[in-house]
Amino acid sequence: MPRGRSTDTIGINDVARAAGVSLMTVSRSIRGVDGVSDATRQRIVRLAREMGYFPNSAARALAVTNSTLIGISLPTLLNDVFADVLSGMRRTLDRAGYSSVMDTSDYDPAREREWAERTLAWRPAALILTGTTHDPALRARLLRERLPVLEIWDVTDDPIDICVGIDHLDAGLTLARHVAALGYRRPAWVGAPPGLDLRADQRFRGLVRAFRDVGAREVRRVSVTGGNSFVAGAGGFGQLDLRDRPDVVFFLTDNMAFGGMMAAQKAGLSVPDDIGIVGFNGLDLTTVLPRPITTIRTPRRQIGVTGAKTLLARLNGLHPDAVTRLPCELMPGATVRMR
Amino acid sequence: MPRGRSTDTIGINDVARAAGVSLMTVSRSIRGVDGVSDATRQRIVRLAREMGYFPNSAARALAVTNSTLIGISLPTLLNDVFADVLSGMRRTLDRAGYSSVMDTSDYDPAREREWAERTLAWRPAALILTGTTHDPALRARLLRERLPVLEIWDVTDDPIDICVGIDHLDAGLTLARHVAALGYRRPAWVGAPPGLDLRADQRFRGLVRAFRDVGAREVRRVSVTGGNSFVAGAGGFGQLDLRDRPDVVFFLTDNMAFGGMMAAQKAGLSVPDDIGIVGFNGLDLTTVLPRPITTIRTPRRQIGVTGAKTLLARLNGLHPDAVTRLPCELMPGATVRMR
DNA sequence: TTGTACGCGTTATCAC
DNA sequence: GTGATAACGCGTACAA
Repeated sequence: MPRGRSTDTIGINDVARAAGVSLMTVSRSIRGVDGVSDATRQRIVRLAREMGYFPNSAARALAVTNSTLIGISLPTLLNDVFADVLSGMRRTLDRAGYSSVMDTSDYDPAREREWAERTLAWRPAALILTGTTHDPALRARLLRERLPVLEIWDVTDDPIDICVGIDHLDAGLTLARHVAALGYRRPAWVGAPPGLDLRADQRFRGLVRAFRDVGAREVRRVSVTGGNSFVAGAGGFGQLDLRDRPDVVFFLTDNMAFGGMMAAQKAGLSVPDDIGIVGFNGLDLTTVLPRPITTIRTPRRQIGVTGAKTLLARLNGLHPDAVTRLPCELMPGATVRMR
Repeated sequence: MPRGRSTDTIGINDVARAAGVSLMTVSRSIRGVDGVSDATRQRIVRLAREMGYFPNSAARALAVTNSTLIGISLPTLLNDVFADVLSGMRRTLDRAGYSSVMDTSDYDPAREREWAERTLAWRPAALILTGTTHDPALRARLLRERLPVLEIWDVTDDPIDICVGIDHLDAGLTLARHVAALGYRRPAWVGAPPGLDLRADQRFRGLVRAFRDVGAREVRRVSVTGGNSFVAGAGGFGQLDLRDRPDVVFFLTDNMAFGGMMAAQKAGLSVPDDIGIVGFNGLDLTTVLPRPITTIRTPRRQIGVTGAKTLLARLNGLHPDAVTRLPCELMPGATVRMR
């Protein structure tokens, strides 16, 4: 393809020529910065619109060596959790003029790294990652480049840059203590396999501690992977050894807990008389159930909003708190009871 | 900020200097194109890695006047539908080397247009929009620029460029005919207000026709907006005039249908004996229920994958079908029965 | 208030 | 096989 003078897209130069002014006058007019008389500005803005001129962000980014792109990596959007986080974030970033380059990693650090590398090639203004554990090479690079980085959902005392999330160990602990205090002593857990969802592993740890503290039986753990969470919950319940007589089952999420509860009832067990069911996240689903699921509400949308705001502050040269730990709210529900 | 020779990020020039070759040799080496001896290529690639050189996509996009960015606009991610579509799409585009600039419009054409304008400034390789109805100015611009555009979820004989989706009117018709054939004659519908979700409006139209064809009573319509779909479904059911004695209620989605079913049971109605419940989409949720919801399965993931593949073909200069209409599958369920 | 010169980091082209 | 040069579209710095 020959390198002809100009393609079909018209640039700032064309507008300048047509208006009989210099390129810079057009640039200033369009951007709305000082240095142009109101008269010429109006004339030029109108002309630009008529000619169908649209600024080229890539060229601008190159010229000012910074962009209005923000990379966002989420593990999945197939449950309400990260969709909530994302919608809170996007709204806030959008209003500040940022576009989002997004992907989901499926909890795979390698995919996260590959996405990050591709995204970093666009010299984004910042990166938003989920969790606080990442591919070591990626982490090192981000540290070295001093790129503004927001880590969400989890918190750590040693973030790459800033983080906004909840204390998952504490959340697991709080939820499990509530249940343990009701007298349950034969707990089971249905969730992701160890090492996949690191936040879930933290919560599991809290659960183990809470039940150990009351001298309960060791927590049985069942792992399920992928697929729809309702189905996974039902399938996970099916994998439990019922002869083992668990008296309460904790699930990775409310959706899974619901699926598990359905499976329990299908197996002839009544909830909570025969077995207790506990979820996680406090999704709205549970509010429409005749028997609300015992769970703990995570501030998902707030994580998104607060995270975005904190990041924006950071981008504006301020020095926001590096670590923001948001509270969760226990929701007792009716799928467990005094034993 | 002074315009010093070079900032901290190192560019292709630095590598060239360090390697004692010209910039073009580095460029060719990195890109893996012909014109460099294997020896120097290897030397340079290694050196570049050591020096921490990373290509700048903005500069490349500027030079070649085309990018590897694809814009994706979805109405929402707060239900499984578009999350499914997206995951199918992303995976396919990702493998082809494209990054996604994403946003959700909340069914607002103005927001879609604003997002599109901002995204177009990055000179994306293509745009993916949901539905076939958009802001007229946006549509005109896309037509004029001849940008590859994929419209998903809905189909039309007159797409901007190419479209992959389902026939919503037909889906509504099929589902409603199935229900009407069972003897139901007092239908109601709980969904979005007219004019908001245009695809839903099409389905409603199919429903109206199916029931008119059997001489049933006019379909009662209840509108709910925003919020969680489970809650909206329950709330929508609550708005029905029960003295009006509807015998079957269609919902916008399966999630809403579930919420509605819960509300029905809370109101003392048994499903399907007192009232029938019908959903839409065939989400996995319904498979774990003791009584699967009568619904119609939409090929969400396939829309994403097929759409992405079609778009890629288009980007590769091929001429794929402009319109791809994917089939839906009726799922009879057990929330309606012979009357 | 307006214009000129240069650089941002990369690739296409053509000459060597 | 390798290099010099001119774009790509725009913004900064400084002169007029």
